[in-house]
Amino acid sequence: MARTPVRLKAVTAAAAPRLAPVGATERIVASITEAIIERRLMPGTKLVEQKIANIFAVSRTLVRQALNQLSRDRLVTLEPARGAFVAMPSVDEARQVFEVRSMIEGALVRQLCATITNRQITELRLHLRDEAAAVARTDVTGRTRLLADFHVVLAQLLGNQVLAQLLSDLLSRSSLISLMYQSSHSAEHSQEEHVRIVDALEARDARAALRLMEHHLASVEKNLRLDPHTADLAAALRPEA
Amino acid sequence: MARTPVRLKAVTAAAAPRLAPVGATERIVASITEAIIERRLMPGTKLVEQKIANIFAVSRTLVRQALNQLSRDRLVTLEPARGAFVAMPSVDEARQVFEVRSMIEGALVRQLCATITNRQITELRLHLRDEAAAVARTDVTGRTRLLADFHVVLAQLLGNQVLAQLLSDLLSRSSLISLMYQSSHSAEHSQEEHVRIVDALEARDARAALRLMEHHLASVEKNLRLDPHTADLAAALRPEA
DNA sequence: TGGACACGAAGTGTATACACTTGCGTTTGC
DNA sequence: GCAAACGCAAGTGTATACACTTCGTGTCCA
Repeated sequence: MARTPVRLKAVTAAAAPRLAPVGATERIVASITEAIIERRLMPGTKLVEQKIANIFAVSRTLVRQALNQLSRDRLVTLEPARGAFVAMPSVDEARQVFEVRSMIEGALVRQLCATITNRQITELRLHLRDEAAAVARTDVTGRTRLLADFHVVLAQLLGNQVLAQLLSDLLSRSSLISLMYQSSHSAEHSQEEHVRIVDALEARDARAALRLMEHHLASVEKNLRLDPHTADLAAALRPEA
Repeated sequence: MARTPVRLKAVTAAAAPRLAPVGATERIVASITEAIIERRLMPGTKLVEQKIANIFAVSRTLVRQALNQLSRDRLVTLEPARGAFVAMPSVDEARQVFEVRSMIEGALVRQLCATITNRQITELRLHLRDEAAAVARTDVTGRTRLLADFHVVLAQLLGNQVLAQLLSDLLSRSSLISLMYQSSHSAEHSQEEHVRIVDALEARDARAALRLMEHHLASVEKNLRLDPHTADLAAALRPEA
């Protein structure tokens, strides 16, 4: 617990190891991101600039900057002259995000089998231990983040910052998707699958690692309520047409 | 030539088929992007907000928004209190971008072999014809864009907008990298390789398509002047330390 | 002569002002 | 009674004002 694991949205900060974001804009982005991921801001919620400005004791200028960045991350959508809203990713978008993740992370574990060191395996085992601990003590917030971080850690083991940043963005979107389509996927199950993936990596078994990763992602996606019935219902009930 | 092919940075616009960006900010982003890709703004050039504001007859507010977006695309770098500069991607970043492209586009062609229709093959052939025409008439600007667009078109054939957007961003960065490290890769050669990739897709030969795509990307990367000598020289001569 | 300090112009960072759009409640006309 | 139009409050979009940082230049002193 003393170790500070890699965190979502902290990929660039990892290069310049500042613990907290210094810029006011970054602080706002981080806070809103956290709030969305931790389910304290529900999809569709309107984000009024002046209110946020008051909370952070800054002007709307900085809030607008933050909202712009968040909209590029697809965590909020900007509707012209109407305002910013917590994003409501469509079923199509959800499927596409998982398809892209499968493509990228499949190639990722494949590569990793060829390059991973025993030192890195140990690092992964430590992360898995943190995951298991969070799952055990039913620390919902912590476990959600740790389970997502696992994938970013894998990317960073390749030493490719571009890839890590890319995956980090996709994982933020995945988190939003998971909470929007109420995943019934148990954290325990995810955690077990992570363990098996690391086992395959340790055995340098590229074929198994690829299969396990694809299975893992398919499993997460399958447990989303993406079926047409739910989707239509959600569409019918959403405030905007 | 009457057909308007898919263009870099126009992926989202493709859904709402507006020909020119309407918002002032988007127009500025598009102009600067174009200027960078077309080599009219060299890497390292300082982009002074007020000058740009004058050119587009808007206030600095909108220019700052545009520069923020561009920095997220990694086409410009923002140095605190110093200003915005056309990005100078490092050798490491260049290698990483191509590594990621190889992972993504490898998986992409693999998938495409399973899903591509004859109708889509025809579409690709039309694009190849445009490429060949641009190469033949030594239309440097047009051919550069068309050669990059080829990869985005492939992504769009999968019907995955998330993937297409992702690749579009990577290709913008690739374009900047190519012109920064003066690619010696001939356009003719690239164009031929594109043809061979489409041939493999038409034959639904996933193995060949994957091999050809990986070879193509490796070939483009290999022809960049990424060797240590050139890199150090560039570092030594750059205006900023 | 050389170096360090100080001043000033240029430019960025943030706040504020103001015009315009949206949405809703009320009113008014039929 | 109901629907359409008006008007107002809330909120967004853009411009402008002002403080602060950076960097070049000149000056002063050793």
